[in-house]
Amino acid sequence: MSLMNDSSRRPAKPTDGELAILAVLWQRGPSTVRQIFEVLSAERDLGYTTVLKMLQIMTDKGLVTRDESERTHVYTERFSESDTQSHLVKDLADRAFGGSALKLVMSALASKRASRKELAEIRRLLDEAGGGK
Amino acid sequence: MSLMNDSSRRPAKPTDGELAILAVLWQRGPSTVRQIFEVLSAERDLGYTTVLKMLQIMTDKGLVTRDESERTHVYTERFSESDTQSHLVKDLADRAFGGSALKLVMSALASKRASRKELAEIRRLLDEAGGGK
DNA sequence: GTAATTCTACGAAATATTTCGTTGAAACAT
DNA sequence: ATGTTTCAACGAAATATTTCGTAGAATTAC
Repeated sequence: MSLMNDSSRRPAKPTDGELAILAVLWQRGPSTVRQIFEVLSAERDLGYTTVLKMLQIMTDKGLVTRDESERTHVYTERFSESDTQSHLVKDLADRAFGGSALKLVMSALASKRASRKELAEIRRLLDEAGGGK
Repeated sequence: MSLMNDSSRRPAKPTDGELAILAVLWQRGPSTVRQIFEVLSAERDLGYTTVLKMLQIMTDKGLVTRDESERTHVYTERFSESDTQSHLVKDLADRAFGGSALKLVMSALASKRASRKELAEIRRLLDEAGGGK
C-alpha cells in the first residue's frame, strides 16, 4: 500500500491558516514563501519558517503545488478561488444550516452584514437572473 | 487574576464537533448527554463519554449552560441558532471572501437554484435590509 | 438489600494545527 | 575567497481538538 498522498481526492477543507495562505496565492498568483510571508506578516505576527512549514504541509496535502526548478521555490494553488469558495459555502451550509444554502443566503442578508451598496448589487443581479417579479 | 472564563465575551467560533452538538440543541431544545448522544451516534460512530466530555468543555467555554439540579444534567445553548449562524457567515466572508458578504451570497446562489417563493423571500429581506431601489 | 445500570468527573491518549529554532546548502556582496 | 544573507529541510514544542477508558456515586431493578 502506497504512503503517497492521494492527490486524486480533494483535500480536506483548508484550515484557517491554510486559507490565509490560499487567499494570498489567489490575490498574487504563484508566490514564494518570502512573498507570502511579507503579506501575512503585515497583518499579524508570525515567523518566516511558520509560513514555510505550512506551505510544505499544504504541498503534502495537495492544496498547493511547488515549482522547485529554482532554488527559491514557487507555490501555486491547486484549486481555484471560486471552486474552494463553493466548497466552503457548501460545508458551512451542511454544518450550520441543515444543508440549505438558501438559508445561509437569507442569514447573510438578514444579519445586515452586507453594505447598502452590496445589497443593491444583489438586487440587480437577482433581477437580471430573471427570477421574475 | 481570576481563572474563570470570561463569559461576558462571546466564545470563539465553535469547532465542527461543537457545532454538531449545538445543532442538536437547536433542534431538540435543552437536552441531556444521552439525548444528544442518541442523535449524533445515529449519524456517526462516537462514544457516550465523548459527547459528555465535549459538553463539559463547551460549558467551560461558555457555549452552553448546564442545569445540575437533577442528577442527569440538562444542557442548553447560550447563543441562538440565528445569532451563531450570523457569526459563522461573517467569519467565512472574512476568511474566504475578502470580507464581502456579497461575494459569499453570489457564490451560494450560483450553485443553488432558488424557487420563485424563495426568491420572493430574498427580495423581501433585501427590502428590509434597505438595499434601496 | 444486592446487583445491574446510568451518570458525571477525571485523566489521558490520539490526532490536528500552529509555531519556530537550528542546521546546512546556495547565492550574493565585497 | 571570505563573510553575509537567503533559503529549504527537519525536528520538535505548544496548543487545540477529538476520543474514550476507568472510577465512583446515584439510581433502578429484582
